[in-house]
Amino acid sequence: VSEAVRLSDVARAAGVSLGTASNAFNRPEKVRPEVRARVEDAARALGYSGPDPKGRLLMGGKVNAIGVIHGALITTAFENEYLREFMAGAAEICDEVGAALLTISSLNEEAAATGVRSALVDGFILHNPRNIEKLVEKANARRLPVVAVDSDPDPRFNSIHLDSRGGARQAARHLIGLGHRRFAVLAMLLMRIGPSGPSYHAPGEGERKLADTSFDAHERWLGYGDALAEAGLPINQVPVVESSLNSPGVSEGARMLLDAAPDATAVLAMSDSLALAVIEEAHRRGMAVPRDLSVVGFDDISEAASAAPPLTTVAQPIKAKGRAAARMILEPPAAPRHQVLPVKLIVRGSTAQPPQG
Amino acid sequence: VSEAVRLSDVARAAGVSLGTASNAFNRPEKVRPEVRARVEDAARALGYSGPDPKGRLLMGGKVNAIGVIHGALITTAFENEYLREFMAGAAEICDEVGAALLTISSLNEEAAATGVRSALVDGFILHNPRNIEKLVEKANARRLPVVAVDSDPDPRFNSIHLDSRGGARQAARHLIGLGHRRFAVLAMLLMRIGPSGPSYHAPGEGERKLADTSFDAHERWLGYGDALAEAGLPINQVPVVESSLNSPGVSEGARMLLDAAPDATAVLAMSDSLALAVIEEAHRRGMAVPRDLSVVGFDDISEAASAAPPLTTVAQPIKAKGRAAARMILEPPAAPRHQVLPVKLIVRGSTAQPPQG
DNA sequence: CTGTTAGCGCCTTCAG
DNA sequence: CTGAAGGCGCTAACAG
Repeated sequence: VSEAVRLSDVARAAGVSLGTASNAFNRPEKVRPEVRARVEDAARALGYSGPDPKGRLLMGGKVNAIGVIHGALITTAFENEYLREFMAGAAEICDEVGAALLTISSLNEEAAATGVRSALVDGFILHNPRNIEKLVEKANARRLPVVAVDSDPDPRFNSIHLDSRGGARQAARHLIGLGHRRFAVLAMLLMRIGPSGPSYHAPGEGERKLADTSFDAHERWLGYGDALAEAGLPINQVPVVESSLNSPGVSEGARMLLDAAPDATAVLAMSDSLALAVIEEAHRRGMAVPRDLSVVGFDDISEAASAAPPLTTVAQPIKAKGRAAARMILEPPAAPRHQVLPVKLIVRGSTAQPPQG
Repeated sequence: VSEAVRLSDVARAAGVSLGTASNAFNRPEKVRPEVRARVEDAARALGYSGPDPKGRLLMGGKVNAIGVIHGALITTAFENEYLREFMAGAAEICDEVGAALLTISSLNEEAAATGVRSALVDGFILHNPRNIEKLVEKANARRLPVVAVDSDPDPRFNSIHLDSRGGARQAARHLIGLGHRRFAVLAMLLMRIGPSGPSYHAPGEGERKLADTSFDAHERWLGYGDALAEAGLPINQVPVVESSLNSPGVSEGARMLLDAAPDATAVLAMSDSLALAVIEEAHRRGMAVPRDLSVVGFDDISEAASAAPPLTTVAQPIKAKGRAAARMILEPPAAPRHQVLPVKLIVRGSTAQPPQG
């Protein structure tokens, strides 16, 4: 193993000053072609392949990478359908400008904070993480731009979010319009996309309090409540199961929900993964969807349209959201921007009138 | 916008030396609790959230991130089924140790080279990129460890690959054993997972030369050839279509193949995405699989088992491969290691005896 | 335990 | 175009 060769070595070998060698690499036009060639030859001869990024970095240069914190294991970014599409959107923008995409572990608050403090990136996409203020503060200390996605919008920093409440309201109204009156809600437990199992909230216990404190989940919850209230159905009368989003968790949640609410005619699922799991579980029990049970999801992941039956769901522009987030980091606006993306009910085959009697 | 605050500022504010301040953050046990508290208070007051990673980096510290170059757009890492599983495997290891995962754009050689030269990571997973020697050389110049995946194994650097040839041989033998004699091959065009369309190679033109020069594709091709030769069927007599792996490309490739080889009773597809596209296209033409056409894939992505019909395929341990690759970077072996992963034919529902007559 | 002093590898003046 | 010098922010080594 030979010694590491650095710019000064190359300069010496080429019989050039350090400054000139630097220019030869970074501003080739400022150095005579002949000299440049000499430097390049020397570099090749020494096995030097350009200035080490570490040095340049210190001078305040860009890293050419953007970091994503998504409140879950890195693995999730490659496995969860929704997150994959979001990441793919962000990746599209990175591809356009040749930047790299750093996926940062952030299962717990501490990991996320460490990530924001130490990741070598030009900015962070904070996708609905826990304790976002703290993360933003740490990013600010490093003077790195930040965009909050699907989090409680704060006037002090960039954000992108959806009209989740409106979307959820539409979903519930759709079912009410079809004649449904007996509902069940399958909620998502974003905060621990992990091993923990689903939990059941029985109806009628006064004010309902979900374990998931994430902004988006809460908004969807409120939207369901809006529509049910319009129909004179207090939401605290409907059985709720909260379920994490990994694959075993989702199935278990669906099972628990159908056990807990055997007479429901319609399920409001806060995400498509959850909705698809409910359909699967219903089929397993010999129920037909939508004949015996209507199911409406949220997100419109690509699997939704091709499911059997095709899923009625609230579509959000997942990929566009990813793109918008990445752009916000690559070209930070002068003043904080707050973008809200539209949401739209897509009626497909998983909802119908409730069964007679 | 205030000035950036650095460690020396904190030290001064706390009435401590720079070295002590550094220790307070990095080796807290080496500094009296009382003093440490003073430093921490000062830091808090100034809005300083720990030493800037850029400085530490220069000292030769670890970045705590591993880079992946996969010869395609970053987007692909989140969209292609096979790649997703591979990345998820690598991510699992990162999650275990709290490292981050950097996905680097590498659609063309130049982008890949730039990535290896400038990405801030502790090492690179080179997943079957073009011109791997050059990339390894650049990584060596930076003294960063490297592992080549599914590439031509080179004794000089770490590698992980499959017995692709053996797997392909098994796949073809399986079909031959069922009685098939009229084959078609759907090959993958790894080098441009991009816009370019599929290309057809008519049979009987002497030595066959595929456009895709990737190691793994070639090995699979040789494996098919081995088995066909055993049955007295020269592989240059079988129609071949090469197709890129993005979603429109795959469908187009399947269409072109069935057009070009209408009398084939069996299709050897070099990847599951391709195989599933062939099944879909066959169904579209009113052909039943496996009654009218047998199809065998390669990879055993998770969709393979749940397809209709379930796909007969050559399983490779995709996730384990990702895990092994990440481990190789996080704990580089002293001497180059060359790991070969097993491959295994899984017979499911997409293959059967050829139709009579 | 503390303070001081060198660098880490590079970029940018600034005067020649 | 050159050469020297200063600094980016931090860490490590060593003397107090």
